[in-house]
This record gives sequence, structure tokens and C-alpha cells, in this order.
Amino acid sequence: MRQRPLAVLTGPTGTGKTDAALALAREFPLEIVSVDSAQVYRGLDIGSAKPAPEIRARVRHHLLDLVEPTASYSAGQFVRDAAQAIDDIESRGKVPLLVGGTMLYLRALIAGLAELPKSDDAIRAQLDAEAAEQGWPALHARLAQVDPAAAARIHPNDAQRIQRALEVHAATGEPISDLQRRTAAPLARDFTVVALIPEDRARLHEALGQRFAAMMAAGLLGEVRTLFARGDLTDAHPAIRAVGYRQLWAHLAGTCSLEMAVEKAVAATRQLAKRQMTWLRSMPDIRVIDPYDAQSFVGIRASLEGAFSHL
RNA sequence: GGCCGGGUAGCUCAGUUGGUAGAGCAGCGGAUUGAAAAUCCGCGUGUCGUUGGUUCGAUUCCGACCCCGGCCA
Repeated sequence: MRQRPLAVLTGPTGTGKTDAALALAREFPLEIVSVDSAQVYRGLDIGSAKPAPEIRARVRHHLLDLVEPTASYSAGQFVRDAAQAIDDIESRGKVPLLVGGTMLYLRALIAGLAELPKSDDAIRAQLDAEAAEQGWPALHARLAQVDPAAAARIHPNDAQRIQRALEVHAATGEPISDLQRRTAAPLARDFTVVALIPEDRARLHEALGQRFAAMMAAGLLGEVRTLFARGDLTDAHPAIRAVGYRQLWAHLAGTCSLEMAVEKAVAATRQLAKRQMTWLRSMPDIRVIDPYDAQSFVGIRASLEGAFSHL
């Protein structure tokens, strides 16, 4: 039997990916594989729009609640976890549906990721210390010595990428630009990608504002307060940098009013959606469906059906 | 009603000794290889409240009016 293509349902935040996936699961023997860098963290429930337990009891979800919020998840880990989840689902005769909007994860799964060393806290701490003294442009200059190709592509102000490039060089002795050239697709599979992208930006913004208000009404501030009260988390942890959490955390830390935090959180949500759409514009072979079109679900089902039915 | 302060970008404001204006935030576009809901880059989008006057030229100076604060009645 030839392998079916893998079905993917993606799009910017707040466009109803989860609802559409659940509707599909009523008709097909699906299990959902989350492609979401925030929903992997335990304790980030309301703000990450994680499917509720009742829903998860009805349709099996994978790659949720994988790690503690003190941990740092990664694209590399995602590719391994997703491959395993897909295997597991198919071995039981079910069909995986990949659902989510973390575009780096999605691209890593589809196009492959270079075999790079994982992050190293000791090396990062060392680089942070050097940056505090000399500034990141100085470290960028150093990168230009050991890896001119990477330095040319990375802006001198992009601390995160400068650090990663130097980290990889320190760990392997090789330039990251060389290692990144050797990218292999981890899954020898075809993908059918459906992206929910609204034509009407103003309407999306409206919906995002309403959704954040609903999250607040559902107790998001309390959820963040619980994380805040643990004492082992800071705004440097990836989980706390997530949209909504970061801004409410700042409010709890006394940096700004609640009103200001909410306004900033909604703006950050809009900006996230914009970046997600930027990714999607350059993604080849995707089927774009407007979630505000009355016939959107019909289009989604028609596009993905081929991946769900047995050959 | 009188006096004072203010009306400049979507918002908060700066500025122009008279030559039609610029910051932050928001917004828009882009990049994106183990932090990615992250990180970074680029782009000013404008009847300078209205209306007369002075002037070659007014957002700027003068008058009137309107609106918003504050103080006094």
C-alpha cells in the first residue's frame, strides 16, 4: 500500500483551525498532532488556546503538555516527537492530522532540519556574559571571523541568531552555515497543506481582540498568576515569552497596568498572526482557504479528503 | 461667563526665530535551521481644530469662533 500524504491544517492564530479539525474528526478516524510551540508547555492552557480535556477525551491529541514551563522546547525536538506520534497513530490504523501555526516547526517537518547540536546552557551563559561586556555587534564581528557566510546573513542586532551561530561553532568547531547546508527531510512523505488565511485583515484583528477578551474572562490572569507564584520561572523562559503570558507577567511584576498589558497582548497577537502569514506566503504548494468564507469547511474537507481515505 | 493651558500621524507627544513637519507605540512589508507565540530588518501613513487677516509665502504671527482640561465666578 502506498503511503497517503500527511494532512496539515495551518494558518495564523485565531482562525478556527482547532474547530475545523474537530469537525473533520467527526467524519474520519483522525488523531490530532499539534504543531504549536506554546501548547507543549504544561500550565499554559487558556492563553495557548489548548483544547480542553473534554475535547481531548473525544479526539486524541498528541504533542500537548510535553514539558514543564521551566524547560525549553525546540524545533528539533518537535520533529522527533512529531515523527514518532505520526508513526504511532498510523501503526494503530488511524490517520494523523497535523494542526497548528508554529511555522518553523511545520517547515522543519516538511523540509527537514539540519543535524545541529541542541542548545547548550553553559555556552549560552558564557556568550551572554561576553555580550554584556562587549555588546552583540562585537560578537557579530567575531562570528564574521569564524563563519563569514553566517555573519553576512545575520544582522548585527540579531542577538539570538548570533548567539546560536557562535554556540554551534563552539560546540562543533564547524561553521553553522556549513552544517545548515546539509539538510535532510526526516520524513519521506508528501504533505497536503491547507492554510486558513483571512482575506479581511480588519475582521481578523477584530476576532483576535474578542478572543483575548474571552481568554481573560476565562481566567487567563489567574493562570498567569499561578505561573508567577511558582517562583522558578522568569520572563526569560520561552513559555513566559509567549503572547499574552509575557504581557500579563509584566503587569504582575508591576511594570504596567492591567489595561496596558491587555492592549499590548492583543497587539502582540496581531503581530504574531502577521508573521505567520508572512511564512505562509512563501510556502510552496499550499491550499489557501478563507476561514470567513461561508463554504470554508467544505473546502477544507475537499482538500484534505485524499489524505484521509484509504487507497 | 472670565482667566490660563492645550488642539500636529490611528494613539501619546515633539517641533517649526514664517519656507507645508518627526519620535515612540500601533499598522504595513520582509527575514526566519534546536528560544520561533522567539529574534531581527525595512517602510511615515498628515486639510498641523475652523475661519478671516498680515505676508511673496502661515501649521508657525494677529483676530474671531469651535472643542477639551484646569482655576475663578
